[in-house]
Amino acid sequence: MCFNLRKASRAVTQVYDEFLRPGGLRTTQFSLLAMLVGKGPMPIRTLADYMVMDRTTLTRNLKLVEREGLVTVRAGDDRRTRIVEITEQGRDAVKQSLPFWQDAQDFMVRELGSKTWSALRANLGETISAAQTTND
Amino acid sequence: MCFNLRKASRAVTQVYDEFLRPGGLRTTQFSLLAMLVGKGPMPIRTLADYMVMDRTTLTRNLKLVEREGLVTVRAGDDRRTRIVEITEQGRDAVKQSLPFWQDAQDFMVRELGSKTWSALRANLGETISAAQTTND
DNA sequence: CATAATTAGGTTTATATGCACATAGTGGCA
DNA sequence: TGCCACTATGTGCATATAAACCTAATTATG
Repeated sequence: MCFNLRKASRAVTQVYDEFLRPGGLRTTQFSLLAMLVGKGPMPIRTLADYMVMDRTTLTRNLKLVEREGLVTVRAGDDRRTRIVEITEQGRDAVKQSLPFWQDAQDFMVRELGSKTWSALRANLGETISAAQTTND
Repeated sequence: MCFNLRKASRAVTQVYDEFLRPGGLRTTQFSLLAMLVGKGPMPIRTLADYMVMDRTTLTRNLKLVEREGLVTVRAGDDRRTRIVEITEQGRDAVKQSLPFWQDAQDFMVRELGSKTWSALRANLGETISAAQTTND
């Protein structure tokens, strides 16, 4: 299953990256920014948990979008933490890329059928939870 | 969906990597070697297609397992091609890691339930095909 | 047969991923 | 108060991923 999941992930990422290309954001970056738009400013650790992404991976990914001025990172009240916040420029970037993302989404739904689509969506949610039960 | 697929891929890969660790192979490497065991020697391009992996990604991944003596790469009759073949040492590595892989598989099936498991399996297959219709 | 189009592959560059290890701040407890 | 466990983060290393560009061999076409 891990085979198939990774294959599917690569294949679908390629589709989304292709659609997103004119907007200038990679799939990873769009996901990250969209999460920040939805949830507001938060420490790196919290964002990493939301993204189901290794904390250190996120640190690297943040460097790129920070360099582009799409997010800011500042110290939190707890001075161990660093708070990530999306900038106006970041919001614009998401806004610009959103239609391309929608196109990609529409393409995949059209190809898959909305029934398979929602089944997959549900199953992936369960799979993520299942995989994370190791971290107890 | 791309979010969820990538999240699930990361989460599940971590589970498999964790289980495979004592065998000394990464998930990617195990997948690659297992494919070669199943399908026999073939050119890089063909293997990349089977793996739904970019050709250049495969080249890098091959370098690692070639360095470990797990595969050999030689020129084909068509002298543009390079034929990848698993070595005895490679077969041994797969054999050694197989039980760990099975443990990971069992863990995921147990956590997910075999019904969700097979549904997911089927959906992922469809998804891979769907995503690849872009390459027309 | 000569040349154009196609195909297989490598290399460069950039992003993505995560483990092991190190550092610094917080909070509890003797 | 002083120490220790815990938590948040960064860095070094290694692997994974793929687009862009380049070369060489094969195949198609006139």
